[in-house]
Amino acid sequence: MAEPGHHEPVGGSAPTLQDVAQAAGVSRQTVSNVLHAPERVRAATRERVVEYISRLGYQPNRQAQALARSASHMIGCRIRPLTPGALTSMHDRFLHALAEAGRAADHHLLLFAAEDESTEIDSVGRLHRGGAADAFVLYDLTADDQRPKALLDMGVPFVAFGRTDTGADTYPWVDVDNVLGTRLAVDHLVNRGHRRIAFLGWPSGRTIGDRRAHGWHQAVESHHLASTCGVLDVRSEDSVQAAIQVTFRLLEHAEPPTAIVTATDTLAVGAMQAAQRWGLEVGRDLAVVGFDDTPTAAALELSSIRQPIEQVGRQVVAALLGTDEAGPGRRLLEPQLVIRSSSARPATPRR
Amino acid sequence: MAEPGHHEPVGGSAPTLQDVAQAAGVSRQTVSNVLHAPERVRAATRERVVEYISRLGYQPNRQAQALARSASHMIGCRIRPLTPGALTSMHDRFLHALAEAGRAADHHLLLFAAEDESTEIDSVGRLHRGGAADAFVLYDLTADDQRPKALLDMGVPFVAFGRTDTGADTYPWVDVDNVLGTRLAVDHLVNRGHRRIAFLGWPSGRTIGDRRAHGWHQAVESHHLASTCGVLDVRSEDSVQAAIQVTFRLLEHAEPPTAIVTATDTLAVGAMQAAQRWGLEVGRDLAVVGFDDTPTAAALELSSIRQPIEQVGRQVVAALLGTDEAGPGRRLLEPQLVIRSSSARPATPRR
DNA sequence: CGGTAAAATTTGAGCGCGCAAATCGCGAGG
DNA sequence: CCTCGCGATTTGCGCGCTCAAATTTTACCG
Repeated sequence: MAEPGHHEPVGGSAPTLQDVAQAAGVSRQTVSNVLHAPERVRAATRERVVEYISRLGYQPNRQAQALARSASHMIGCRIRPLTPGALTSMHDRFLHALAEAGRAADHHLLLFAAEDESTEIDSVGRLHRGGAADAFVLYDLTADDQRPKALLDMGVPFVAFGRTDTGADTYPWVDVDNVLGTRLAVDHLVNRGHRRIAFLGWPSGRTIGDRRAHGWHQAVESHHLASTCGVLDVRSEDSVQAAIQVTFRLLEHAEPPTAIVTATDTLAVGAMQAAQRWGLEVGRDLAVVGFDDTPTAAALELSSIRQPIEQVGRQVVAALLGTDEAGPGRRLLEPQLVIRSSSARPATPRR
Repeated sequence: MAEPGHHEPVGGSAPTLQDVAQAAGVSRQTVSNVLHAPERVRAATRERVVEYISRLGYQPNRQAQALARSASHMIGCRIRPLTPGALTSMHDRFLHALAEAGRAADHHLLLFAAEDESTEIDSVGRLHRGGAADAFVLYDLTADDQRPKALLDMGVPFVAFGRTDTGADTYPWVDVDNVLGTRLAVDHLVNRGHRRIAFLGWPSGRTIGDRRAHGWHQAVESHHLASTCGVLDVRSEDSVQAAIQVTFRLLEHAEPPTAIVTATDTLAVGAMQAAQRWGLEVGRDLAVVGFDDTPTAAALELSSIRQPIEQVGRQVVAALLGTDEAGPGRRLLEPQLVIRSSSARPATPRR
């Protein structure tokens, strides 16, 4: 402005649509059209404008865009404090997946902290009314999660990663097929020759835990192992210490399992620890398969069920933006088994 | 609007300043004043306005505010894909700490994905010029990180968590005293009676790794253990497998260490694994102390140095917002030793 | 009871942009 | 040579808010 002739991308404050327009000798709206509806602009003009856009390093002001079209292009997402004791840090991967998926659609992630569900609901309401985010992502849903209904009532657009036990048909979600997950684990172990395959899970009541338990049940039955495995279903809270104790109970059984499928990597670590103290070598005397494929699993050579988080992220964003080609936005994605040495070898007969 | 008399917080589209003003029978600006400069408004008026604000569930529009005062109240932060092999990248805790700290100052976090440093720099430039974020947070700085200089050149406000080897006096940062960290670990082990304390670190070149190695050196010397420990300094890449191999080399030494201090939990896990395979019991025959206090450390009962991430988050935000009471915004925070059974017992003489 | 300063409140302008309607320019048709 | 039509481009307006300046009200004193 004060220095005609110069046009460095950096220097003063950010150039506006008007600045570019002036420089290119056209009107504001033409520049806007070049950006959003190029076909409306004559080729010659377009090229000239494009030239000045890049020369000035013009970048549309998000806030102004948001205000004008009353859509912030932001996706809100709570970040929760990590639960002490739990291994799973899905957060990382999930948030990254969301950010990545959003980027493709020119959306960014708005992160906010909240103590608990009810503060989260408040924050979401506030952020939404304040126009800070257009839509929200919910995750780590519990069986009777209050959030979906609350957001539905507030009229806030959202998509959940996971789903509640009831009412899941009233809102859009994306989930990983947990039942399939444990089934994959059991199938794999059966393939390796195991016949006594235990399940170490959460106490029932948690949706995810129940589904994972269910998958084990299904698989055991479909392989006609109910008679040998039926009793090998134990539960503990999601901590290493608790899992160790419970695993001991499994091992002192008259007919101990040769393999254990667990509902989380945390539990699997407990199982591995217990086995070692019991004098068993994991991978040789006892196979273990975890769930979630946390970094810890990789570090300890623990086989684990991996959730396709990146895919979840993409689907969630697609559902959020309505880019969703197919269906009602309720998708069940397939997890994958990652085989490591904790379960790679064929079963060796015991006792 | 279509239904005078009703005033539910939900329902139509979000109420504006004007709506509240009209309802309360005052002007736009008075409502604004009630919110931002209450002392300017007569008590009676203020109360009436406040009443209507809450009755209508009014929430200022962030985008409009941002536009008007040309400040988005957003803090930009890249989320990087998690590096495979590494146990945890602190992302979780750090992002949560930032979000939490920002909340107190009415700032939110804007997350964006970027492949590498140079794309990150581009994104930051774009976001900044686009007014999407006022300031940015950099983390995981490498010794010769290009980002600080790049942002400095672009005139983008930022604060780093960590610092480069050179030029760290040209930009604001917050860092954890890594030297102190390993020193704490060594001191603790000396207290437990250890005299041969090895260090298992990264190959030098990485700033953080070097500082952690340095702390071990310092402590070893200050305890006059240089003669016994001098050779017990080994390095490997940050993976469990590599650490196992290197630990074996330590253990086959003529005078093997009774304790190992590592530069990361990942390496510590390797050390623990190696010890077990060597027939040693961690915590009894060999003490191990990790670094970062990842969830894995807790799960495996591994002592570890814990970084005060929450505090870092608060300091970073304070520096970013200029809420910084003291000094030039370059702060070194103290890590803390978390003692678990991998190093709790007194040393037992070996061989 | 007028006059004045201070307090309380309102008005005007504009942040940068997108939408819709208005205007311009130009070649074809009469 | 004037008119019509259509693509290209421009103007007007408002999104919801903040800042600064203008205006009104209130309180106080002689």
